[in-house]
This record gives sequence, structure tokens and C-alpha cells, in this order.
Amino acid sequence: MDLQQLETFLAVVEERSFSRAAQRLLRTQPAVSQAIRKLEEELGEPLFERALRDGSLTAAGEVLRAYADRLVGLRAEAASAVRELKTLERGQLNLAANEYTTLYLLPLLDRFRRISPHISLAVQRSLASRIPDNLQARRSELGVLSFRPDPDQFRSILVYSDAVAFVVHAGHPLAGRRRVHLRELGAQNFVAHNVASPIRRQIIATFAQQKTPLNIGVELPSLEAVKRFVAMGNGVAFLPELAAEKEIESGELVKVPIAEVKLERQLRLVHRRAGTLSHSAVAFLQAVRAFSVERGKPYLYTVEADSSD
Amino acid sequence: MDLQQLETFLAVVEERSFSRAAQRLLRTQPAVSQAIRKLEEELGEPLFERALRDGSLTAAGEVLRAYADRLVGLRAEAASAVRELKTLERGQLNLAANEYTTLYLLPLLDRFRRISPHISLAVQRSLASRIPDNLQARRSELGVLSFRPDPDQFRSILVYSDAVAFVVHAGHPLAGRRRVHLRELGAQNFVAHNVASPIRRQIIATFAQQKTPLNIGVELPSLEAVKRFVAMGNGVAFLPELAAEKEIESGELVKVPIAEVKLERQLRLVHRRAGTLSHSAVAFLQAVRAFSVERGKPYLYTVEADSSD
DNA sequence: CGTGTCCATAATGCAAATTTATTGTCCTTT
DNA sequence: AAAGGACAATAAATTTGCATTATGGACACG
Repeated sequence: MDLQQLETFLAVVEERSFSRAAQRLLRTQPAVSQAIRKLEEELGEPLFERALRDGSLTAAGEVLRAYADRLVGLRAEAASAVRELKTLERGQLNLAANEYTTLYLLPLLDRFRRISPHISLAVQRSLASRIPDNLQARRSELGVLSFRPDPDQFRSILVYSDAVAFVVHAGHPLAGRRRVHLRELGAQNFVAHNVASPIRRQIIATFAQQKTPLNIGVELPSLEAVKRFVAMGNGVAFLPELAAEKEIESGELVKVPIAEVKLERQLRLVHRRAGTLSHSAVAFLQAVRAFSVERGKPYLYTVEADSSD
Repeated sequence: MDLQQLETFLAVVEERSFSRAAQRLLRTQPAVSQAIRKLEEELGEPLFERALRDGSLTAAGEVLRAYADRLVGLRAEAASAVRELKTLERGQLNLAANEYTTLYLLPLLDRFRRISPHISLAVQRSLASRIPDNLQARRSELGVLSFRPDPDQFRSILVYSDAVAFVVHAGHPLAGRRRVHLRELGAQNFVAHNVASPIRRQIIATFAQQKTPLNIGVELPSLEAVKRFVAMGNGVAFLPELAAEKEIESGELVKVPIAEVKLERQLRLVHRRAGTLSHSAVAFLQAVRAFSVERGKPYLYTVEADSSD
């Protein structure tokens, strides 16, 4: 029992005639006769009241007709569902990001949803360090990372560059200074985010390079906690500008430029090199590129070079 | 996109390998490759991550997989649904009968339901005169009639023969008589069922033949009404025994044998000669025959002769 | 660097479906 | 009642397309 036989069967049912069904199907009448006979042999039941020659169905024919309708309809649905993936009328995109990179992602998601409202988006919250694994295991298709994963396995596209600001609370002696030298910070009491991140390593390295001690008095597990603790007047901190934006605006925190260092937090969209990107993922990257062209810095769209790229 | 291709596709998905799928399907690996390629060409989308060679699906593949599962499952369901008709695990039987022949039908229906509980029964209430049309239009497959319809178009099986009793109410002068001559009834006031039925014609003919007047004082539209009216002491009537069974038993009505006449109401199961009987209908007739063998008269099972029979 | 596994491709063979041609039946028409 | 027409079944021929065999290329593993 294949779908073509069932289509033939339905044509006969609808036309109530073997020969008219043949015409409609662009075949000859014996082809139709044989198709029906095959079906009947396979099912062990006559489907039409042959004696009547009026195309009426037997009980078995009635039962089969209902199923044939569903089967043929379902095939059409399957074909169009697959095609809709290409036209972005349907689709799903799984992204992986951690709590804070999600913040950077939001404007991009917003943009994409407006362009492709039929693609359902899901951001999987994941530790940055786990993201490469998640991509590898195909749990997500795109990841957001502040460091660059293995370039052989992953293609990364630099999309955002956010300065990391040195912040103090409003009443702090350094507040209001136009410029501070890194050396001066040796005396400060730092509040740090106790997660092994590239930016943290970068800061530590910079202090070491300048032979300046880095006094970390408090380590806290989230940027939110760091912000509040500093705002309460306890020490100073390095924070990504986007994360501290509101507090700097309101004056709770004060950003003080440092002469020697320019710390940047760089965000990348990352995906596996192996395999194919889904139409939705391709569309998402296109949307990001379009966004970057519009906005310019800090939204870039730079594919990071590799052996092959 | 035919079902065999989809089956091949599913085998590859499950085995995560073209060659293992080929083994399972008892084909060679190139056959599988070709089937998948055909699908991909038709859909315009790759289904597997070919580069990975690990049998993982693309987004299109995932979508198709869900549909393929449903399609293949539905085909199996269709095949078994048709087969169940033969094994009477499924089926429907439409009968046509009028209000009173339904009474005679009940023991047969009861019997059949015990034998074939999975066949759903429907008795279509229909004027006896309309039953042949209903059968012809295939609205019902079997009909119950007290007369014999066109023997060329319909095959009829005599299944019940019910005497038509002459009944009077308990206080009537004839009540208790062992025997009455038809002539004596000329003086009686009859209550009649005002529906053109064979038995009515038969009664009228019998009286005419015996040159006895038939005084119909009241005509009522249902046997139930006739019974009650006679029981109330108004006149006398002819009633099929089955219909008056309870009242005769209880003594409300008294049956008085008539010497000259033996009136019988004969019930037939009737179906179209043209076309095939469904398995359920065949099974029903078998059950009726078995019933008649058990019970003997008045349950007969006599196919009424015809030119061909 | 060779060996094995896995899939793709090409050429060939075979089975199955389609077509052409014909017959049989029923129904209509004269 | 006979002839013609419509429709489906059947038989034989042909075409189509699916499967196989044979082969090659990519990749992994020792």
C-alpha cells in the first residue's frame, strides 16, 4: 500500500469512475484498474462494488477512504512543513548564553523577532564554559561567548565590544577624577566577580604587568551583587558598561577612566563549523549583520579569522 | 515522497547509519543512499548532516521525521482497520425496520450482539414502504419487511412467522369461546390499524371471499393504540401475536381462534441482490440462521425462491 | 602510511508499473 | 431484438525506475 495507490483510489472514489480517474491522473484506465486490484489483493477485500459499476464503495472501501484522505493530506502537510523552514514561515532557533551575555543578546533578539516572527526563539541559559559542549552536542545552534572557543571546531563572529569600566561609589575619593593611573589602584579594595572569566584573567594580568598589587577584598557570585555592594560604598570594581549602565546613569556608581588600560569585553556569536546551519540560524546571523551595519560600533559583525576562513 | 522512501528514511534515522539501515531493510547501501537523495531533491533540503557522517538530522530532517512516523503509523492503522472488518473486530451494520417489525427484530439483535460485540448496530426507523428505497440507496444494508419486495432486486429470507390473532376484551361475549366462525364476525365492530399493510389487505380479502361484511368502526394509527382501545372494551381487532403477547398473558385481551382463517404475518430479512454484503451483514444472517436452528418455529430461515435462487 | 569503514556515484540488470490492444458486459437506442 | 457505446478487465509489450554490482573518495584508526 503506497501513497500513489491511495491517490489513485481516491481519484476513483471522487470521480466514481475508473476511466475518469485515469484521465485526471494522466494515466490510462488499465493502470488504474491494476492499482486498485493491487490494493484489493493486499488488503484481501474488494474496495468497490464491482458488480454495480457505479463506483460505489464497499464497507472496506469506506474505511480505507477515510485513511487515504488522512494519509495523502498528511504527506502534503509534511512537504509544506519542510518547505516552510526555508521560507522562515516555520522554524526554531536555540541559542545558548549565560546570564550576562543574554543582556547583550536582547537587542539582537528583538530585531530578529520583528524580521522573522514565525521562528520560535529559545535562549538556553548555560555557563559560558559549557557552551562549546552544548553546541557540540547540538543542544543549541548558536552560542554567545566572551572568549573565543577552539577555532577549528567553532566559527566565531565578533558582534559586540563593551568597555569594562572602573567604577566607584558616589562618595568615593576617586569619584569625579577625570583620569586615574593604574598604580593608584593598588591601594584600592576591589570587589570581584568570582567566576573564571576572560575579563577577570585580563584584569589580573594587566595589574601583574604593571607590577601593581590587586587587592580583592570581596568576591561575589553575580555581577548584580558586585554592583550593589560597590554602590553601598564597599570598595571599587571593574564592570562591563552595559551591566552598570543604569547605575552610572543614576549616579549610584561613578565611572572613572584609567589611563593605562583599556579593558574590553568582547562578545561573539559562535557556532559549530561542522554540519549545516539551519535556515533560521542563517537568517539570525543575517539580521545581526544588518543590525551592525545600521548601528555601527559597538555592534560589529566580524568573522574572526581562521586557518580556513 | 512515497511511504517506502519514508520508511527508509526512518530506518536511517533509527540506525544512525545508511549501511545499517540497508541491512535492516534487506537492501544494499546504495539503494538507501539513492532513496534519501530522492527525498532530499524533492524537498529541496538536506535531511542529514552529511559532513558529520554520524547520521544526525538537519532541522528539515527533524521535521520530516515527525511526519514520517505519523505517516507510516497511519498506514499500518489503515491496513489493520480494513482487516478488522473481516474478523468482525470492527464494523457497522445498518438495518431498516418500522416500529413494529423492530419488535420481531429484537431477539435477533440481542443474539447478534452477544456473538459480535464489536459490530455497532443501528436500526433505522423507516416506513415499510420506504425500506426498499433505503436499501437501494444503500442507506441501510438489511431491511425487515412483512411483504416481499421485487425479487429481482432483493433477496428475502423468511425469518419469522407470527400468527395474527383475533382478540376481544375480557368481558366480550366471544371471550372464552373455543372457536368462532368467520361469519359471526360480520356483526362485530372492528378497531383497525389504519396503515396500508399486507396483513390488512389480507384480512379485507378474506372477509370479502367469505362474503362477510367487515365493519371497521375505528381506525387508529398505531398498534399500541389499537390494543388499548380494544382492552378498554371497544370492539374487537386482529393483532399480531407478538404485539399482543403481554396483554393476552395478563388477560386484558382474550384471543379467540377462528375456524376458517389462518392469518399470518410473515417477516423477512431483505437485502439488495446487487453488490456485496458486508462481513457484518453476512455474520448477522449467519447468526439469524443459527438462532432459527436452535429455536425452530416460529424462527425459520428460509431463503425465498427466485428465478436465480 | 596503510587499512577499514562509510557514503557517493556510475553502470547495469531486473521487476514492476504503464501503455497499447483487445475482449467482455451491460446499457442504451433504434 | 439487434446494434452501438460506455466501461472495466485482461493480455502482451514497453518503459520506467528501483535495486544491485562495482568502484571511488573521505575520514578515522592503528
